[in-house]
Amino acid sequence: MKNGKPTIHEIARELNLDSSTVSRALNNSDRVTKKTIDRVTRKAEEMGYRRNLMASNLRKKKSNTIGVIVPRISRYFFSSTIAGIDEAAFAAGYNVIICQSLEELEREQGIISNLMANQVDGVLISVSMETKNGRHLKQLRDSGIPLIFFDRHLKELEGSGKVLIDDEDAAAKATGHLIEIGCKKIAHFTGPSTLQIYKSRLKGYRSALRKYQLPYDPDLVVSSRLSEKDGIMSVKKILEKNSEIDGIFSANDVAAIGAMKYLKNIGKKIPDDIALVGFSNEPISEVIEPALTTIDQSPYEIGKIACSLLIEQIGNKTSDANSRTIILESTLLERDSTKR
Amino acid sequence: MKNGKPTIHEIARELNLDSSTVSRALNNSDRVTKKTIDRVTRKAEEMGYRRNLMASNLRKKKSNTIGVIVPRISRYFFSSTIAGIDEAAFAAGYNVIICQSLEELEREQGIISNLMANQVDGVLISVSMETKNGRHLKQLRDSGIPLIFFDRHLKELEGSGKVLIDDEDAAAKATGHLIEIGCKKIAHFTGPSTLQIYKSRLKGYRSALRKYQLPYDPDLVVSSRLSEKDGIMSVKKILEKNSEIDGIFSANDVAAIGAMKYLKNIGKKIPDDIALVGFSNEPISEVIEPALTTIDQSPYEIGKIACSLLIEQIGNKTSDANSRTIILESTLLERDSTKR
DNA sequence: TTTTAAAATACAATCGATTGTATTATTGTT
DNA sequence: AACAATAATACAATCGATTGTATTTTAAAA
Repeated sequence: MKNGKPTIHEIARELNLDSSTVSRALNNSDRVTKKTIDRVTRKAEEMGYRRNLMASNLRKKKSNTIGVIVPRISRYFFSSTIAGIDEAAFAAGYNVIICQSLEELEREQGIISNLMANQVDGVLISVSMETKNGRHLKQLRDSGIPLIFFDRHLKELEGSGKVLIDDEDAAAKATGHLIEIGCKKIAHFTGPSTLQIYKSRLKGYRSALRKYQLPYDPDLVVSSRLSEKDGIMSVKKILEKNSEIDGIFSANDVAAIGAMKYLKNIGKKIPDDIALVGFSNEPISEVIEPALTTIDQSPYEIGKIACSLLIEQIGNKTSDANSRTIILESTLLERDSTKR
Repeated sequence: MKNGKPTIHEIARELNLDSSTVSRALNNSDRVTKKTIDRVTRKAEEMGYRRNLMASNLRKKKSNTIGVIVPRISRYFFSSTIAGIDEAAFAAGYNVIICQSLEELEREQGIISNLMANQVDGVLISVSMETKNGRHLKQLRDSGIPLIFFDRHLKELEGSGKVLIDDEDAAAKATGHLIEIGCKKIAHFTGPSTLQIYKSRLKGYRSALRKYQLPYDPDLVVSSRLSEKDGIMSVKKILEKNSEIDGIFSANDVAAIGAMKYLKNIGKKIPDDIALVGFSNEPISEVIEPALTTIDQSPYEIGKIACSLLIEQIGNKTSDANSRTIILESTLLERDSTKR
């Protein structure tokens, strides 16, 4: 009362009840009469009572909170995923703590450590570009906290659920599309090979070449962290030795857009001289001229499903379905950067 | 031990110490010898001990967490603000819970309620478009939780810190710029007048007209929620009666871009027929053609400063500086949509 | 009306860490 | 060596809610 923050004990005193009864009443337990439930809820309302979740969670050994780790919220793909996660979590009564690794392993480790201290009930992660081995993630799982990957996952971490798209297939679609519009010499921008998604996209690129009987030339594949600057650097590097390329498939939109800007600057015509395909469907891809052909991953769905899967797993710890991998559909969005 | 989650009591037992000593040791209290601190930390490490923040926070009556409420994380302005908030919070050892109101008052109220139950130490908010009176926010403050607004604030809620830009001045700069490049009849897209920022931007628009002795015509001001679709609707609506407008100042980029797309579609030349200025510097504004002139608000800074201010306020509750308003600089970025 | 079963409520321990107070151990002083 | 002064550690209560068990109250049955 002194603090302006009434507890169940204050309510109990006011009503001449025991705090345990008040607690049960507030939780609609059937061990309490309707009448007392009414009295208690009314009084609680009147006193402006709010359950102290810290106390409640401590006792219940459950935080009702899930942690989400993404490289960077300002990436549209991730913020959309988060929107989906939020939706599913909200509906199930969970809180969400959102954290950014900023592509740094050290930060990611710190975050994991912090989430553990906060006793989160589960974690959703799309790993940073620096994440190689999953030591910190194993530690998390070992302490009994369910973990689900979405998009950027680690192959070695088995026994964790994953929500992905078929990157290899999507990449093959993208590359195949370039070939079908007539490209003969297609470059590929890839990311750190520690991340499965980039390995898969490269694999898809290669399998499309194979399918259409085009040669695979390692010099046409440039690895980077796929920032806009990296896109510029990559295309520069390729043009030095292979000025006759006529298509680029980039493993993300941002790098593709960097390349596009550079190519426009040096007077190349897109798509006629060089056609371009990105990956992820960032909103600027639709707006840039020419609009960038890309792969849409339905991030909102990914988030929603990943979160539901996690919540399911939090429910039945014993479940053997914990290592389930869900593959979602992706779509090739054909836009002007490949319209010949 | 049984649970794989050692507590200070387990450590104490192992070392024949009292849990209070262990607690103090882990907190580097000077009431404990260096030697025991060493012994304890070593043992804690060995046993894989992690402090249970729920218990700790419950006892300390402090969650070390701040809540952040934004309309939508996927807006670049907000995700950048969050990045700034994150930075400041991380440095000060605070956790951040990020919540989206999705522009709905009801959700905003629910979030506030939830944050209170979670005993957050403070809240940063940029209110939804539906937020009119600040009943739920007052309730928060009344329960002693410091509240700071950034960007979208409520004028009526005095006694809360605010971190803003000078919207009126920025709007006047934007409108003045249109006039200086020769626009004579300038439309304005505004948002809900419940939000101070939109009132201020409208005010700035009017003051620029006055300064350059142009008439103010209420028919040229359209209010909406400033989505991309709203931008299209707004420009359509204006053109019906006032087909001779030669400039538009939109209170955000998204609506400006909607208008731009529509205008390009119907064959209007930008900036020659109609010049356009937006507000917020969303990334697509730079990429669209013609690139959109806009106001940059340095969102990262806003977030960082707002968070620092909040943390300061959490520190000295007694402070009289609680109603401080900080105004940050904004910049007009002149781009092709106003380059005649 | 008494007895008994069932319903409603009270008691008390607990979650894990923190902290004011009390006790024991150590050091230095004369 | 005895004593005070201080350092180091132990004891015990506490934060607020939950929950298993015990007790009381109520309702139903005999």
